[in-house]
Amino acid sequence: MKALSIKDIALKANVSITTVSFIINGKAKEKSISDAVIKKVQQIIIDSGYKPNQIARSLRTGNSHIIGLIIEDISNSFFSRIARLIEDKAYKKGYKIIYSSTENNVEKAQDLINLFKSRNVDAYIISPIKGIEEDIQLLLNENKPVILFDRNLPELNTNYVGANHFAASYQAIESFIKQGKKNIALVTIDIDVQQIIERYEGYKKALIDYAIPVDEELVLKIPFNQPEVDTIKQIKQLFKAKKIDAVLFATNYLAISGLKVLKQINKKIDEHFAVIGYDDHEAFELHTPSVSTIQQPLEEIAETIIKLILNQLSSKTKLPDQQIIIPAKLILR
Amino acid sequence: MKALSIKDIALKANVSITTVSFIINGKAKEKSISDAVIKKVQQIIIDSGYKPNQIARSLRTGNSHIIGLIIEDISNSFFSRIARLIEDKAYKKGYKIIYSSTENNVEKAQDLINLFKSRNVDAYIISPIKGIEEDIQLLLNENKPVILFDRNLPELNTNYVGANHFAASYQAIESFIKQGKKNIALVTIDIDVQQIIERYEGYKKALIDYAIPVDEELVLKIPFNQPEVDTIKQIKQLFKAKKIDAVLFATNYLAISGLKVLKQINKKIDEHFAVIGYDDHEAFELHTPSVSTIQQPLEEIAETIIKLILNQLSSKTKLPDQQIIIPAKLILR
DNA sequence: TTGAATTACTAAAACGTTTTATTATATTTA
DNA sequence: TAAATATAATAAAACGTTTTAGTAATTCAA
Repeated sequence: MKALSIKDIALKANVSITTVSFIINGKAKEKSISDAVIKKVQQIIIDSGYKPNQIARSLRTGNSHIIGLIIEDISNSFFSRIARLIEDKAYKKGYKIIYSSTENNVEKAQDLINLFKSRNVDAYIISPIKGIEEDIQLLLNENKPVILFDRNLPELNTNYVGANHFAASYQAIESFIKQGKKNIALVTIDIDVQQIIERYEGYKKALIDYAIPVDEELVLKIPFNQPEVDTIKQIKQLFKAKKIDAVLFATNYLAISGLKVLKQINKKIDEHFAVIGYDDHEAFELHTPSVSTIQQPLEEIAETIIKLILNQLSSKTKLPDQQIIIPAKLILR
Repeated sequence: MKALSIKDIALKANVSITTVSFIINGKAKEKSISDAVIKKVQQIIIDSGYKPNQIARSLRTGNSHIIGLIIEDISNSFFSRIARLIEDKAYKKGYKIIYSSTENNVEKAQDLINLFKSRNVDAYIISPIKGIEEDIQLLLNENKPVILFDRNLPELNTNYVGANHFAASYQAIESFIKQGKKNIALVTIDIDVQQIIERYEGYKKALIDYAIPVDEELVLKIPFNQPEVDTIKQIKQLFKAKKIDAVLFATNYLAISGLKVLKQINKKIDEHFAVIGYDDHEAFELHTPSVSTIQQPLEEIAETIIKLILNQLSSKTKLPDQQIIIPAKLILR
């Protein structure tokens, strides 16, 4: 059973394909199609359940009413929550979202951009990685709206929405210091993306500002995509080797691994040992005791991204690029 | 800057479009194109960075090398993990996945099916809801492979992959009973999908088999999509109103809400009060004490789904439908 | 030496739309 | 009443591919 085409509808209604197309696209009035014909065709469309073939439409028009979302890893709750919010908001405006994960793999990211490009997506939302600058530049050359989020690629002239990781990280360390902590560790990852670097810079700056010596041995850089058991080993190692009274984790999954270590070595979070996580996670609030964290305002980020995209899509001229930095919040629990 | 088309390549190589197409699609030998021409054209393609337009390709061939994944809610870690696994495995076989959430909304689910259909996806992986039987039947009529997962729609003749929720739930309750529990509650949701009903049936059957009276007041059915504050209120209410010594939560997010209640009312999980969750969640293991749960073998489910799909896609004839039930595991912590 | 088979390649149709240009008729204007 | 305009509709091109049904030249078989 093949799907109906506009041809079938035209045949049934005894009018031309053109007429049907005008009616489908709401151009009937403008193209002075008579009310009688409009009604007849619409009724036939409803009765037959005809749905235009979007592929053909896309081939002809070059657009798709689809926004492509490229993220690091959909199974990370930060990304899956953002994805869900973006999806909701876009859907209400008549846009569909398709998303896929890069796993921080340059090749896969490029593949995805090409996939989306060859599917005529109207706009791109990308949490980028180093190495895909050229591919994104190609999109910009074709005048496709691109919003980077979570991480910026400063060499590209495009839109960016992200949290102020430097300030958030600074604030977290500052709060440790004000609690009297002196041996403050940072557990982060070893990928070279701006938002991760910022977290490190904030950490360092706070220590320097408060005249606490920076000990690089207190900074643990976990290889990205390493199996969790190894991460746990490394963190355990750090906790054993160094005298530490506070630790900031640079991502939520690192914090989760860290909490597992604490449980295994039976170390408590208390007045002698403080922990702050990054990107909220249900386990943080539920933990005994609850774990403080740096919270990115997901709703606001998603909202801002969609607003930027829709503005660009509805504007005939290229709008000026915007770099929107949204403050992250330190949630002390 | 417009993208290159096959026409441009043909022009550059001074051959016909047909020849280029044959070469791109690896049919050059079969169609007896000379090695010299093949080399020349391939070189031009590489040098120019030409990428075939998938939309046009799709319009012509009717397929897309894309598999559509329709799930309840991408921000639920059960689904986002499954999505990630499916994505990985499909990617290795040259298929891309596009996914979207239904939010248990019939209309949105239908929209998504139509979206995917009009995008010529080659196959569908759906965690379905009541009310979209007809839409799925239409896909089956068009001979598109459809794999239902997580929940079945028994009236449809198609493939299904899911865990044995009845047995898992039975087992959980049985373990409560063997610990001597008598007042066993079930916190579940009020949606009418098979996998949720099974969890309830397993609960009831275990009680009956062990001659424990079934008290419907110990079964709390939370409205789906209700704000979490209300859920927490309802659970708190249940815990206050009834004498309970064990509780099974039918989903991971209900368990999370339940754990929050326990924290709020300062009730401990101990020998007097046992909890089992559903679908693992990082917070369960990290919780003090760790929370037992019913674990679905995500990897195996994803693997099975992809295997079924690929089999169907590579087979010319329609393969017999398969209903694969994979045991879920009770993890006692 | 001729007809058949093989080799090397291509023209054109088809996929299902949108849109431009055009036609034919009816109505308005001067 | 003739010219201009408005109304109502359509034919055909275009989007970028794949694929069918060729053609022409060469090689092979008997």
